[in-house]
Amino acid sequence: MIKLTLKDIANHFSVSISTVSKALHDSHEISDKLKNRIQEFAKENHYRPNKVALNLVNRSTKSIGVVIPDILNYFFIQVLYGVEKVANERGYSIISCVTDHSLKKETMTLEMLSSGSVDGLIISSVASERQTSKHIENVKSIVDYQIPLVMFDRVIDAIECDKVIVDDFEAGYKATKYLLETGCKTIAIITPINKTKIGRLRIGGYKRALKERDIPFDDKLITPIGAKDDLDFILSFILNDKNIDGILVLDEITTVKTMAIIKARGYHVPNDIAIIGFTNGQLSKYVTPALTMVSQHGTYIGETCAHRLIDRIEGLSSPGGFETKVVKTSLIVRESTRKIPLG
Amino acid sequence: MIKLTLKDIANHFSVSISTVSKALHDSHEISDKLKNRIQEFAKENHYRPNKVALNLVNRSTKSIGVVIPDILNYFFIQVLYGVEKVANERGYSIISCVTDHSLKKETMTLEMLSSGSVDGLIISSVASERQTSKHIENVKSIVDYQIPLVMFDRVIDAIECDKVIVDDFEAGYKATKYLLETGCKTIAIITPINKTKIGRLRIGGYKRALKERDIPFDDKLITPIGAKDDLDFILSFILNDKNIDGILVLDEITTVKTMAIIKARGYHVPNDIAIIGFTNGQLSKYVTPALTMVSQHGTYIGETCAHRLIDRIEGLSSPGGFETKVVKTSLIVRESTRKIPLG
DNA sequence: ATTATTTACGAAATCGCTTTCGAAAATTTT
DNA sequence: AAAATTTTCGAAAGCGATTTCGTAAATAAT
Repeated sequence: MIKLTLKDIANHFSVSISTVSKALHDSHEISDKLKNRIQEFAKENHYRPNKVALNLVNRSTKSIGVVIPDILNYFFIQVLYGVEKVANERGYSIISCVTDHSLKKETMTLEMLSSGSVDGLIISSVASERQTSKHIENVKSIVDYQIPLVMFDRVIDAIECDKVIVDDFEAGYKATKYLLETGCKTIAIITPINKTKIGRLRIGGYKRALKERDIPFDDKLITPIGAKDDLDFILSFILNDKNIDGILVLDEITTVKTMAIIKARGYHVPNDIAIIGFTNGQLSKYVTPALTMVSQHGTYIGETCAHRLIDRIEGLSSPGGFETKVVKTSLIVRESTRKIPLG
Repeated sequence: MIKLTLKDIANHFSVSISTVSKALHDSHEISDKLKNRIQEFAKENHYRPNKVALNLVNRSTKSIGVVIPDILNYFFIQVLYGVEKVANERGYSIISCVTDHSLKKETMTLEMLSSGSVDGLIISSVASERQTSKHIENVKSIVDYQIPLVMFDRVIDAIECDKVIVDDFEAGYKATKYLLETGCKTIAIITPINKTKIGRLRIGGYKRALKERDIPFDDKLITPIGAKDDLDFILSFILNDKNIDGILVLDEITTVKTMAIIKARGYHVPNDIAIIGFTNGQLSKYVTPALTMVSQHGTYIGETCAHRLIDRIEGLSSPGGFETKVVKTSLIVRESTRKIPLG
């Protein structure tokens, strides 16, 4: 039972290809008798139209591409979920690609996707780190090609398209404020996303919260950490130098690791050092003590992206008029922070 | 700058489409002068051949579909990684789909993928639960359509294709044996995958280990748990009824949850109750105490699947002659189990 | 100068499908 | 019975590329 084409069916009934096509679409142009015979034959032999040919004819693939930097990050997985949900609801399938934070991989991925494979793209771009024209040209070419594009989280300012972003400034502000309100005096930041704009925004919020309490900003308290850095080694510096009693960590896995190290060094969490992390995923709930985290509402962001994109694809939104939606975060309070004092 | 086609370029130079195509392929049939002009023009205007058209002509998409039941399961993510790695190395891109353990979704996904969108498929099928002809017909149709297929982990016996599976029997055996060797007498099993074949295999290994020590099997010790069941409530039964000092849990997140509940009830892990879980993911290392886990070597499995599949696609393997590769597991010993007594 | 050979390009088929248009055949209307 | 419609189907164009084959012009060989 090899793959059946319209031509095969046409030959079998000694009719033309167009007749078969019409018959299978239940066209009134074909007599009922012939239609029935053809339809029955097609069903029996499991005929299915070739998607690729259809895509070519329709100049549409009914699928959208989602490009994320990391699949071990719960936030992106949630976004993926959200996108997939509404995409399916609206008749689209998604093809998801992971760039592993590599510009080269992102470039390859975008080139592959933008040559007809998808009707639109949802991207969280690694090029958002340094937004030089050199870095963003791949993403730029997407909009140049007139391919509908929605960027989320790691967006590129210079590119005009719909965007859905997290209110990272406010998130950093809220988290810091919460630490201050629960008695922290010296708050360090561990940032695995030091170069990113979202990282800077979160630190911006942190500074604002400090300023409100007239606490001077000390940039020695900001500790960037790279993928292959030894966290234990790096932490030892600030732990020894400063009298830290609060830590804000900018991603989930690093939060968990940081707490493990701090506990191993004999500090009590949260009494000696309180911790708040970013991304409320699977890890934070089950470690001991359970971690207070910033939830970015990934699923909602994914849903919003998908709706926006499909509206664009189907011409449901006014041409131009790109919108940027800002999604607020929530602080999920658990046991790695102290209680807010009454009164 | 709208999407450019060969026709557009041909018009611009008043030459034929075939000339342009040849020029862009640097054919010797075209004069150097014309070639240069055409190539330059194409580059300047960012011409890129339409993938869909190419796919149609070549009857190949250079992409493979990966269908997994769950994306929050670290094992499947690892497999995805492995597949992506060798797929990229060998010039393929992957399109990954998640079925959420739903047969309906799997059916939809397979129908979408098997009509020309991919050159081959890698599947861990939810239909492997009850392998009735009704359930497996979707996957069956894939091989009927002559689409190269590799199944992994959750495979279907009745379907002839290449398979890569975990040695789940041995894994269950090894884990149980380890618990017994470290002094456990009464070992319970918590299984969120009760209906699956891999679940049964693991339990088979468990039974074998018990038998070797002449410990009678007690099916009251096997506790299935569904997605929306209250784990706390269910655990209370066996914890109260039986004098359990060891637990084997068949997936990672449930392992973590189980330990949390046990600790909350005042048991010490591993002294009162030792725990071993399946899937060595991100969670197990960072909870307290760190969990002893069975590693299924997902990345390796993914790599193997991809190589097998691409060999098939490219006709590099002998037709027919399907192979089933069995991958051994490793026990990653951490702190949720006791030490092996010396001597 | 005549023939043979390159060189340089275009026409057309093909991939599998949809869709428009034209035209016989069957049916209805006058 | 002639004209007007309707029914039913096929030819052909088109989607965007590749590729085979044919051929005029230019060059080389005799």
